[in-house]
Formats: sequence, C-alpha cells, structure tokens
Amino acid sequence: MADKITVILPDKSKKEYKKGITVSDILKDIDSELAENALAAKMNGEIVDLSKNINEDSEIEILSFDSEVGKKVFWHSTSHVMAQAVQNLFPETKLAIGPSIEEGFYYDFDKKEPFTPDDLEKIEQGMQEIVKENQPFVRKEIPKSEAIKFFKEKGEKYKLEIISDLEDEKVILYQHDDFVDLCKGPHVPFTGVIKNFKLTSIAGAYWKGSEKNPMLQRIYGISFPSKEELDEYLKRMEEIKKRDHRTLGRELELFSILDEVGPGLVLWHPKGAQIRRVIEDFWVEEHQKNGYQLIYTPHIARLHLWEKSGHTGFYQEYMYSPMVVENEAYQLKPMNCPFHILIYKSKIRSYRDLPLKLAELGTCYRYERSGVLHGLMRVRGFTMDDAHLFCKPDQLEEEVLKLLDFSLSILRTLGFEKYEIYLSTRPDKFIGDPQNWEKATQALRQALEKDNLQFQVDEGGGAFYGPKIDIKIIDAMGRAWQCTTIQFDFNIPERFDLTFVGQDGKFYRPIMIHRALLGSLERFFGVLIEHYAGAFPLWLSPVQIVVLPITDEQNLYSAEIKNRLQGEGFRVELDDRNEKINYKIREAEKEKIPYMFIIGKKEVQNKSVSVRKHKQGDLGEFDVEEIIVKLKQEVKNKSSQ
RNA sequence: GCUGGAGUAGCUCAGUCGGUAGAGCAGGGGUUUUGUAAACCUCAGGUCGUGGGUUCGAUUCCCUCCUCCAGCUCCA
Repeated sequence: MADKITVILPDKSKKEYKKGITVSDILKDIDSELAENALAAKMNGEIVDLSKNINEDSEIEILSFDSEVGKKVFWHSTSHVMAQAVQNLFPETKLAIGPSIEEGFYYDFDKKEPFTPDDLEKIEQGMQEIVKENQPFVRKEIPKSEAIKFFKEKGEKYKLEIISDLEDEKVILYQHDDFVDLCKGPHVPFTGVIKNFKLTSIAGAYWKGSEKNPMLQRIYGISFPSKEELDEYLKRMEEIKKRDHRTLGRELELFSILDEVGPGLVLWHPKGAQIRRVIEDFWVEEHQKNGYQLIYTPHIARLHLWEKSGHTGFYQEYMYSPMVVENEAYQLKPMNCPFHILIYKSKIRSYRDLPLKLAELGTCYRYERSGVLHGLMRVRGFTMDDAHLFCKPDQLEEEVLKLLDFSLSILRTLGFEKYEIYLSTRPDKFIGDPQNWEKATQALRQALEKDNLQFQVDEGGGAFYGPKIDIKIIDAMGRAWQCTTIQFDFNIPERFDLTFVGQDGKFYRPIMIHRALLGSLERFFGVLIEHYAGAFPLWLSPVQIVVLPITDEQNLYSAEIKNRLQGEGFRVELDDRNEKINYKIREAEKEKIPYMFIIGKKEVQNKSVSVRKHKQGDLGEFDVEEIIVKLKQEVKNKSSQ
C-alpha cells in the first residue's frame, strides 16, 4: 500500500497513517496534552517543524520546552517575533542574525539611532500584538537566486552576505504574518505560543564578532511558555544581582578597587583579607600534607628570563611593559613558571627526587584589555595558587589522579559540590613530540575515567604546549566558573633543558605539569562571595561571633565572654554601643555574622549566653562551655552550613 | 580596544532650562538602659570624575582624558 506509512510514536508504539500526514495531525490523534506542549519534533533524528509532512516510515519524538532543543526553538522563534516588531517600529532597520543562546535569545540590528530603554518597551508591546494575532510560522524553500533577489529588494545586506556563504542551491525562509526571514529553523507552530517574554538588555556587537566589521545593536531577551517560569527567571536574575560580589564586597568591607590605585588592582580590606588568610592557611596545610614544597619567588625578573621561557613571544600582549633599572630591562611576571623551573634546575635531579612538586601563592600581573575587567572576576593583579609538578613519564597517570582528587577535595571543602570537567586535546598548531602528547592525553583521560568523573572532550582545545583538564565549579545559582586547570607543558622543559638522572645514570627529560586549583585567589573570592551571597560559613567568616549585651549592666560579663571566645581562637566582636538590642541584631544580621551571643540579666545570672544564628534566629540559651565545644567542632569540620 | 550608557557627601539617589547644591542611610556629640531586624535630638560631610574651552559667571553647555556598567559569533 503505497499511500500508507508506519510511524513509530513517542511511546514507541507503531501506527499506520496516510502518507503526507503532518506531525501535528499525528499528535492530535494520539494525545492532546502532548500536542499542546509540543514546539517541534524530531523525525528520524532530524529536528523538524510540527507542520512537516511525513512521507515515509518514520520514528517521531516530541520536543517541548522541557528539552534543550525545544527551548532553543522557542527562543529562536521569539527572536523572529522581536525582529518583526523592531522592523514594524523602525522600518529602516536591517537584520543581521538572531539566534537562541544558553538563556534566551538575541537579534543583531543595523540601525542608525541607538535603541533606548523606551524603545524596548515599545518593541515589547509590538511583540504582544504579533503574538495575539497567532500567525503560523511557515517554512519555504526557494532557489538561492530568488532569495538573493528578494533580500536585495529589501536592502538586507547582511542576509545577502549570509546567503552568499551558503553552499546549498536551495535556501530556507520562514514567514509569519508579513515578516520573512532567512532561517533554517525549525520554529514553533504559531506566534501565539510565545506569550511570556521580556527584553532584557541592549548592547553593541560586531557583525560576525570581528572588530574590523561594523558595530551592530544587539537586543537580548528571554521567553517562556508560562508566566510563572518567566517570573521565576526574573526573580533569579534579581537574586544574582543581589549577590553581585562588587556590591557585597563594599557593603561587607571585603575589598575595593580604586581609581587612584588603578583598574584591575585589588585592595583587600581586613575582613576580605581575613577570609583569604583562612583559605591560604587551609591551602598551605593541604599542600604540605600532599607532598608539595612551598616556595616564594619575586614579582619581577630580567626580561631575558621571559625571552628564554618564550613568554615575550606567545604571551606578549598580556604582559606589562618592561622597566629599565641600571640599564637592564626587567619584566613584571605574568606567570610563575620560569622561577619554579630555575629552582628545579638549581641542582642535578635524580629520578628519586621525582615527582617534585613546587607550589606557590604567586602574585602575577597581566595586561587585560580595559573592556574585559570585571570586579574580582577579571583583574590585572592577582595571586595564582600555582604549582608545578616535575614527573617521570611513568608517574603521569598516578599524579594526575592525585591532582584530581586533591583539587576536588579542596573545592568541596570550600563549598562547591558540582563541577563540569573538560579535557582539551592537541590543537592543529602544537609543539613537542606527538607521542608525548598521546601519552599525556591518555594519562588525563584515564585518570578521569578511573575516578568515574563525567567529562566533555574539547577536541583541539589544548594549549599549543600541552593537553589539559579544566574544572569548572557550579555555584549556588547554577553558574559555571572556571577555576582548576591541569596542564601539561612540553615547551618549557625543552627551552630550559630540564633533566633528571635515571636509574641507568643517563639524563632524561622530566614532564612538567602546571596546575592551579582555585585559579586566582581574587577571582575565586569573587565566586565565593556570590556563592554564599556574602553569608560565609563559620570557618571562613571574618567575624564569627558578635557578643551583644542588652544594657550596659552586662558589658563587663560580655567582655569576659568575648575574651574567653578570643582565647579559644574565635574571631569575636563585642558590640557594647549604647543601642537597643534590636538595632544591634539588625546590624549583625546585615553584616551576616554567623552567630550572635545575646546577653541580658538572665544570662549573667545563669553564666550562660543566648545564641542567635544568622538568618535562622533565636536558638535559645546555652551553657558557655557547651556552645564553645559545639562551634569549635563546626569550625573544625569546615561545615558549609 | 570598540559601541552604548553612567560618574553629585562613605553609600543610595534628588537637583540646578548657567548664578558654586539637597534627602535618607552611614559617621561624630548628647538624651534614653533597652530581650531577638531601625529609639529620639543634634552636629559635621561635597573643587558635583579630570583637564581645557565658551561665558561677567560652569556642577549645568562644548571638547579632551580617566574610571565604572552592559555587550562584542553562542554563527541563517
């Protein structure tokens, strides 16, 4: 029967239909609820519109907003609706591209006058009207020449440029209402599906991302099937804004970056410095436990050293200009490795010395383009938690395995439980022996597999001097931040002619691994602030306990308690100002101090304290010794609660 | 670096169609002696980002520079 086809439905059952039936007809036939949420479909693995005709035996899958692809289709369609609204309001505007992105969509426009926030509102209103019309998205396939003619008439020069890059002789257009756009689709069936959207920001963007091309205006937006989801998204954005480490850094007196000092240069205030100290102490202790030797190296060195290491070549654009002292050029260090290498080279190394692990909290300076600086996240002066491991080739896998465990345990202790891990392999341009590359990449891969860690492979994403593993931590808001990096280096050991003496008395070249766990302390601190929203766990908190006498009659006893706590190693403050207890509590809450010890008549009499925990409230009256033991335990555990 | 936006007291912001500026919070002094998120009174605080120009006069208008904010392929 030539006019019948068999379709495997989403529930894997088979059913016969007439040839040419559309996906949405089938959906109506099988399950009305499924059809309602459907945005697009997968037919034999290919993503298609719901209006697609099925002409052969097929398997279909439904794509709703719950799927990654469904979301992309939804957002992409929203960008078309936005583009129509923009051209309705500003007919002279030319279209560039309008894809979906990780969260939402954008469309790039060429328009003389910049868009204003008022324009955004007008565009949103225009979109509302388009959505109300509930027009179908219609797919059209036309010959390339016809498409060129069509866009030429409209003066859409960017579309013409895109078409000229296309290899197919057929071009796909999508139309809804009277708006036609070059687009491979697919799209949602009707504009009416997109009811809940918000245009979030305007920004400049280069055509095809190149600075040499003209600057376009980009409008970003987001959309959802339901109002609840949109509201939730907007609420999340607000929460992220509230957690901004730049705001919290000022409010909590953690750090500052001042004009007078210079862009990207951080002043760590006492409270921020206290947190950093705790992290550093923890870091040092862990490194010593794990066989690292700690070193210190200078901030500058003769330019010659950087020539030898190759940095003046491949890293030039990130380096501050050299300074000349006594007719000799000196370079502010962008990295620590040359120093570590010279320490390695300071004597003849035996295979017995390997692996040699040198670690340093080394402060580096890099010239970052002014436009990319951002609070603590991207700075010009920063401290790397750096280490270099010098290994025999047969030690690689074990050392990588140890490194992974070590990194993850430190990140976990600091409050990060979720990660994204990437393995980057050999790029097209590389140096070193391909066999070594292979060995090193294998060592990285096997270590990841042995540890049962999920990872993605970035083929060709390694540096020219070696493959690497990157770990991104996922913060409380679900955002990923690159911190840990474990990189092989086949370049520098060559350049410095590193060797070790093997068992047979001959010289061999060690393999070197660079690694940073937290990345830079500045950046990591920024992430940490946003992760905890400034409310640090007890072990990290700059002020751990504040003692609050209710009236000045309790000041003496309160001072005793404060001294007692201080003697036990806690970071304590006493707030004996002439203020009401409510006022003092409010301040302590705003400062996000983990514990408040409130002391009134009753507590003095009972030789006790009333304990209030940040954000949780009154925990009741405690015996002083009892609460000291309890909190000491909390610090010792580095509990992230 | 580029495009757009912004820079007024420690912070958040108002204001001046050109005549050198205000509010709340924070800070100082006082009154009050207070039981789990803001008591009351009072005082002090600013070269209005920088340098220049126009003007009798600029924080305001114009230009330069600095800094900050958003973004700068996630490719129909």
